[in-house]
Amino acid sequence: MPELPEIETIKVQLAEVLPGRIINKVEILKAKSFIGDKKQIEGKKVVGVERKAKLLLIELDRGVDLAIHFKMTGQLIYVNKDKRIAGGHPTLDFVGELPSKHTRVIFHLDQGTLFFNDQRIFGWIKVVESGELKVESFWEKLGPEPFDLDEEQFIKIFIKLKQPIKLALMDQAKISGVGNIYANDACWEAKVNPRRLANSLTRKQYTDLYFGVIKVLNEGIKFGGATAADAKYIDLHGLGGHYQDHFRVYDREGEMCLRNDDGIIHKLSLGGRGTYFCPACQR
DNA sequence: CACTTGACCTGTCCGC
DNA sequence: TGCGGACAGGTCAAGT
Repeated sequence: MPELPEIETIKVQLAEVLPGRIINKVEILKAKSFIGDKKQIEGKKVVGVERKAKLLLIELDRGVDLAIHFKMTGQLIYVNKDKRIAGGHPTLDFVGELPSKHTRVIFHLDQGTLFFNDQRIFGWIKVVESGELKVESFWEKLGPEPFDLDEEQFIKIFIKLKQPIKLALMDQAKISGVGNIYANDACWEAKVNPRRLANSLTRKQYTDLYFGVIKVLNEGIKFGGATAADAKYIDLHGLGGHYQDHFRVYDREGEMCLRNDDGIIHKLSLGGRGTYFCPACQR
């Protein structure tokens, strides 16, 4: 499901609700979804919530954190009947019964309940010692987010890569946070054909791509992420985002290009991922 | 080393 | 109606 804007949306919502909460009990319904010993986190208090790219970090007191990756279909949903907590309103009208058949882990808090749902079971929640992530594989291997780069640094990354630009944008080791939706839309913003090799863009295309990536990510954040028709992405309160109403090319095969009356959005496969572009204006 | 392909899972949709 | 295959917002490991 989620790329940087979706995780950022959930991170902001978690930060309103979780700090100060105590994890009384952890219920693991699918062993594969939870890595580590739940006893290490039971009884501990949430002190903060952080995000790097698509990875979420829930910081607990006494030296332990929870790292969460949503992969394609992960969801975090917070339910609390006690409305004294900000944002803690129940949202069962939107998400249906909880736990659902896709609920993999349940965090019983001192106030409210946090559900981790994940249809495809690719996602994971991992107990880590504080600071461990930063020297450990996944976090360490993440490249900088687009927001952390200036234009020159951005160009320097791509000008030496020989793979299609869209795949390079999605390589988390090179640059982190961009997934399939925003990579497609960023290429459209820059009028770049997603198949063009990353080292072959014009100076102007690199510049346009840099600003295009930042533009679509910021718009994704502004609209609370993208919830396509299958509604796999929902926020902490079970609500969908609205970036899908602003898709440039993603999921728009056969539709008219937004800036070119002669352009029809085409779809092809790149690296096994659905790739959308306007042949008329993306060169 | 850089790049490509298949695997990991469940569920849905589409063509025959 | 049933069945098979393709596909879905993401990484990983193993191949070339």
